[in-house]
Amino acid sequence: MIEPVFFHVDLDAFYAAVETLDHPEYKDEVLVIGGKSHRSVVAAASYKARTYGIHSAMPMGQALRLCPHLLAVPPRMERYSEESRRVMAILSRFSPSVQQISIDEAFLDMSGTSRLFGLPREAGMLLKKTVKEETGLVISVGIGATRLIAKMASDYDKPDGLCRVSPSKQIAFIDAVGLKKLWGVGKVTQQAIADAGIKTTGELRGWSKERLQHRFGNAMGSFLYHAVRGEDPGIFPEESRSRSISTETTFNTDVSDEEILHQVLLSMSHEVMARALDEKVMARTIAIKVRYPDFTTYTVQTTPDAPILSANQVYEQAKGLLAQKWRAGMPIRLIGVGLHQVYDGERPLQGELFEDPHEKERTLEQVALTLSKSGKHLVKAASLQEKQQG
DNA sequence: TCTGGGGTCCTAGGACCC
DNA sequence: TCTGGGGTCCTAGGACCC
Repeated sequence: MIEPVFFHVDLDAFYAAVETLDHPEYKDEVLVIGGKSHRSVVAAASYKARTYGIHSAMPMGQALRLCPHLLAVPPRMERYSEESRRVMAILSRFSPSVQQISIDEAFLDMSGTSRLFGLPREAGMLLKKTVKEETGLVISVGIGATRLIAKMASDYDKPDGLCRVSPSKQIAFIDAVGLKKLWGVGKVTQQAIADAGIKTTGELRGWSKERLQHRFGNAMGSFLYHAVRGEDPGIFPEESRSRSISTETTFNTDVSDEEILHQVLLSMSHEVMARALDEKVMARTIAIKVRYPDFTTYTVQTTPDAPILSANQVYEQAKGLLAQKWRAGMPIRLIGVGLHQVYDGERPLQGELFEDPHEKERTLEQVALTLSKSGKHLVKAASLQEKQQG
């Protein structure tokens, strides 16, 4: 029986590291990635910035107060994706089973690879060296008998870390990390655990699965039961595939003009539909999201009987959904459009394909998309151009 | 402090069907 | 007529992660 060995690989301060790769002069700066608007937040903080107490998701205004001379650089996602792909390609040389879970993280199933790469720790060192030499990027590697342990191990020793937790030390490791840093347990659940009178992972282990489920809900109870024992709680999907496609924007200043809101919905409808076409998927559900200045947030969705075939169709539905949550004159802080219940395929699952008037729109939009991708000029659907000029 | 954007998964209630 | 139970789908909201 082969002993299971999982690696979790995490790129250290990834966005900041790529920016520094491209701009060596950033090296001595207090670098953060994020927009300049007063409503921006920090998307990623360099380690230097972290020494000032700056972290991701922090409002930029607050970060500036902590360090007035910080350097804020807007994110370049395409560039980060490019470097991410390079690193993932290297990882695939070390394991036939690489499971990417975000732009800067992946699991490797390294079970039974010792003949090729040596013992886990040696393989980890070789992996770090290879990534560093070929990309200039620094990774942290966590090694464990389960994905959960590997993930928490990479977090335990970073940046530039290498941490292996042997199966016999799993429980001790979990207890050392503690409840506050248990992956998958956020603020709300932590409070709920505290409210139950539980202070440590050891105490949590004293609860039966049934009792945990009764107290914290089916899924969370089961998750806690397994997590606290170092077992995989079954939350890392075997194959991650897109189940929704969405875009949203927070306005610099609140918008109450219907024409502008509709224009934004139109352009967002085109964006999400273009991404769906690009990924060769179709969606069944259209959703919008609205946030008011007091931060109350609504989502409304609809699942039409007919298949969703065109951006214009998304737009028409989105307009209708907006009307359910918005009255003329109300200022809006954020608006978004999303496609849900996404499934593989470029054709509807069923339905009267040829009778659908949206089929023609879809074909036209597809042509426009192909043109826009092949040339430097941005080609948009005629209706979109008209509205933007008007 | 005044709160981005892109996702996944879970829960609970209601509609509808048998 | 005052009323079961199971299953599935849809909707809205929320926790959590990077």
